[in-house]
Amino acid sequence: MVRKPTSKETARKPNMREAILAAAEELFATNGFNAVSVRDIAHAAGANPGSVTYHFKTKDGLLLEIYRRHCGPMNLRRSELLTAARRVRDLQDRLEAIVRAYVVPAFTSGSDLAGGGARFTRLRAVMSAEGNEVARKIIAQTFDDTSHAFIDAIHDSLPHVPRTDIVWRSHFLLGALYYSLVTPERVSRLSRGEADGGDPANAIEQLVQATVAAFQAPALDQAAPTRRRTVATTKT
Amino acid sequence: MVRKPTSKETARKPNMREAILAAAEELFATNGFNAVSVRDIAHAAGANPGSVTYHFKTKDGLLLEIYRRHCGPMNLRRSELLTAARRVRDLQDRLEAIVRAYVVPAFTSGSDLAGGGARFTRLRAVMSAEGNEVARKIIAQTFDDTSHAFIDAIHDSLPHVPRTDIVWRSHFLLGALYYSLVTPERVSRLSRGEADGGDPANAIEQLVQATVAAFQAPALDQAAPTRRRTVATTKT
DNA sequence: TGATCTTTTGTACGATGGTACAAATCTCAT
DNA sequence: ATGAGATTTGTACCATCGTACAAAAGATCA
Repeated sequence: MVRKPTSKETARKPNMREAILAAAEELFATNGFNAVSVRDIAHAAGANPGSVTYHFKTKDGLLLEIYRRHCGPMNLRRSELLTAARRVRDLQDRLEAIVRAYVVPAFTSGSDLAGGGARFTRLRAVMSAEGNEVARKIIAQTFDDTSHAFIDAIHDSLPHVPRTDIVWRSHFLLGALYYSLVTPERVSRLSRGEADGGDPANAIEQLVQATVAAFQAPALDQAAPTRRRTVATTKT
Repeated sequence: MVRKPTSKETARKPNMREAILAAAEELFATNGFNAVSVRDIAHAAGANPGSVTYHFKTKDGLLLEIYRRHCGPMNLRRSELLTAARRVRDLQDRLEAIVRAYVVPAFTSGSDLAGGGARFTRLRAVMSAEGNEVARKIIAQTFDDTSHAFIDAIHDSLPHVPRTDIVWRSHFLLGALYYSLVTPERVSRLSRGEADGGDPANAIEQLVQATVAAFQAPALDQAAPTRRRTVATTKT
């Protein structure tokens, strides 16, 4: 079933290398970078620890390669979807399409790589929480363009909301997205089994619905036209 | 300035113990649990590594103690604010008050402990991302009651929204809250300096405003009364 | 087949990790 | 001041870490 690639152009037997990448991705995404040892990865991949060094030189190099594999395809997919979304006439529909263009590739496979985009997005969430240096560099130089493109697109469809507010709200979107992937079981638990936090389709719909409404909230300056906030700053 | 406590009731010199707790909190919150060594903590606190073992027995014990110090006060504060919020008559205002009661203690000092609640909340975010076992246990048994109380309160003020949707949206709220504390500089960067992601007051207002709107979004079942979602599922 | 190159294995080294523990030091009621 | 208990220090043990490297095994093609 697994097609042997006749080994010509580059003459590789990609099995082991791919297995290591997949195992590392899974382990890093669930346990963080520092908690996972090269030996753990090798064991999970059915490989020898030395093999990891051979293919990726260092542990950082392994992480770097994981990012390289995913960033391109996911950003490409987002660009395509964003371009399509910007063409939607109705402003309300367009906003939803834009949000969907941002969210969907993060959950579903951004390429034909095994495991889909969800695992990689979860990895990004965990690395960002750990303050991983390798990840921080790659992310800033790879995703900031995309983020700006989305912010601009959203701003176009919500001209009355200041750009600053849109930045905040898209930041919240990414945080919610990350957290949905990091602790999906919390949703199942708090809903007492009525919702499956691990179901991507479910998460996407909920996230899109909630986020669109959040973006459409009135701007902060002109917030609460009748009363201004008074409550809950006081004690009992 | 620092009051020496006459050392009677329990006869301690709390300086070192407190210094270790503070240093650990700071280091864990910024670098994660596994990346920080006991020696790092001791060094940052101006203490000897053995001192950490003496006061907290193990590294896990140290983390446990950090949680113990913060969970109680923060939950208490939230309960007080929630009780007050539930008394608000106007449904819209009540919802905002409830959200504020959830958000504010997470950002500001939940007790008189140094550093305020923001550092501890960031710590929780990082631990949750790392899948830390100690933290997971404590959190589930300490915060789930509070979470349910908030979900119920929100449900009361939004009777037409299914509980499931409210669970999802409060999950998104927590994710957004966490992420705001984990990478505040991203907000500053993406807003090109127009917003200060590190300013708690700013973050709170933005988060409350956006979240209230998200909670008020139509329920998923009856979503999009005119058209249903069609866009952005198609390619270019 | 045998020469050559790629990949995998096995093992080892130096660094660093958490933790234990005895000795030194400090605190304070008597 | 002195003795008892609390705290701090210094050090050492053992496990595990990332990585290096030589040898074994496998693949490729003249």
